[in-house]
Amino acid sequence: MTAPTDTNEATRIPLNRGRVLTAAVDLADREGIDALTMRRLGQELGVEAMSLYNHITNKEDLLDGVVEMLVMEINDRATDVPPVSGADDWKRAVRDRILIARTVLVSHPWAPRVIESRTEMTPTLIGYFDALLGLMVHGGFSYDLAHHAMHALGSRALGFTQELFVPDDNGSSSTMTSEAIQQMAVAFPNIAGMLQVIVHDPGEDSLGWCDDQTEFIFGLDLLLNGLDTLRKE
Amino acid sequence: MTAPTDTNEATRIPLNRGRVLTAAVDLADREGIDALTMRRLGQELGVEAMSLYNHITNKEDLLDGVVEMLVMEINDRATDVPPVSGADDWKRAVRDRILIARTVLVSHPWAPRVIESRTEMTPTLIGYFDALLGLMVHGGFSYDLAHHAMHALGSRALGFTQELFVPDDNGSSSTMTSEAIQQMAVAFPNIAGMLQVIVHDPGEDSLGWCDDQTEFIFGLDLLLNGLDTLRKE
DNA sequence: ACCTGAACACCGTTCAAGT
DNA sequence: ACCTGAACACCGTTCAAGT
Repeated sequence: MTAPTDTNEATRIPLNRGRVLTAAVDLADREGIDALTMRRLGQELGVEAMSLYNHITNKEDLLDGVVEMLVMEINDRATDVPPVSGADDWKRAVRDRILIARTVLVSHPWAPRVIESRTEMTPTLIGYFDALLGLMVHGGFSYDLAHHAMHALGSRALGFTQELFVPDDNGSSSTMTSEAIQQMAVAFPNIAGMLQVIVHDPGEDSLGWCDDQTEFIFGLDLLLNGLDTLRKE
Repeated sequence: MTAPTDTNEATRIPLNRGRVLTAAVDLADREGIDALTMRRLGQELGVEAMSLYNHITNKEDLLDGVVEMLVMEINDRATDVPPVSGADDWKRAVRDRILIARTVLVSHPWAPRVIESRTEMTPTLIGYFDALLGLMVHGGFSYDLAHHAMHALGSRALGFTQELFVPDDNGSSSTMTSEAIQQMAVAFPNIAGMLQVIVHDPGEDSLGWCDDQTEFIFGLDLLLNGLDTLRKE
């Protein structure tokens, strides 16, 4: 495929785990997670699929490594968060860290599904959670409350929530006939009423993730405020 | 496979969508979601995989139908919830409904992953959410707050949270050498401290889902209490 | 109308063979 | 030490053919 002057030392950079993982993230970003197959990834690196097994043990390991890459990116950026000042500042710091995680995940839309399919923790990931826990404990949480808090946050601690069925787009009036709307108003009066209010909302800048961002922050603050109250009891 | 006296009218019950979906749920319950392939499901029904396409359009449709079955079960059981008495009773009613959904989902451990892979709402599912919304609106929520509330609850509204990495089991001292624990205490002091407290907890009945149940309810109440406060503002 | 058999275009992964 | 080619055991799905 390369020029005929290609001697196999100059152009062929030896493969290694890092290059494989970077290529995997790039491929998923460009063509979606379904395109991330062993054969396609090999092709991306100018190599047969089977060669990849010299650098990763199997596809599960590949996905573990891909998640590792993302969390490393999160941890890198988390150093920008201003340090805590006083015990009452835990909430701001936790919030900042989580929103940083979110900016990384939002730029890799396939990440939530991959993360949720993982079963093993990696040291990088444990480090992320340890930092979050540290902020809480330092802010006056008992270990027990901090433990509950991590479970309550769930995937939100990593900056994402799995949206079920993208329900809003589905009921948007543009895709429904007026009969369908009428029928729906009878069968599902509450959702119908809600949609009328929501659709006519002023904040029409719901391009892409802006809308989700609002909902994410609403839910996050609801939880953090509740935890702050429990902390003081 | 059947007795030689088998004439094809007595023993062969004609296939239909309902029987296919029931068999799919049973198969997933018995052997896990990975066993739910078209070929395996056909085998379960004494038929070639290709015959299934006469009753479902493709595998996506099969999974849509499977979710439909589960939500129908939830909606059936939800009729047991005592009716609301007074505006302040919304929380109890929403909580009851969600915990009913949870009992159904817990008996189908593969359900969360399937539900999260769906993109389309079904009427049955819309009905479930409509009932939940109705309780909130009747309890004094604005449509806007009710909308936020549904997003904040997320998959919790359907009775499940996706546990990330099952982190507790991973760090349990039984699977770690004392050196590993020591190393971990240095690198991740907060998690190490937490694990010491959590592991020695009295409530040792964390067999299966009991522990998750506690965490689920903690998070659920945190959200519901927060929403109750916002409702009154 | 419903079911079958063969085939297609994919997967992840193995293994012996090359260099 | 790293890469390749062929093969294996799977997928979901199509299509023409049977009854």
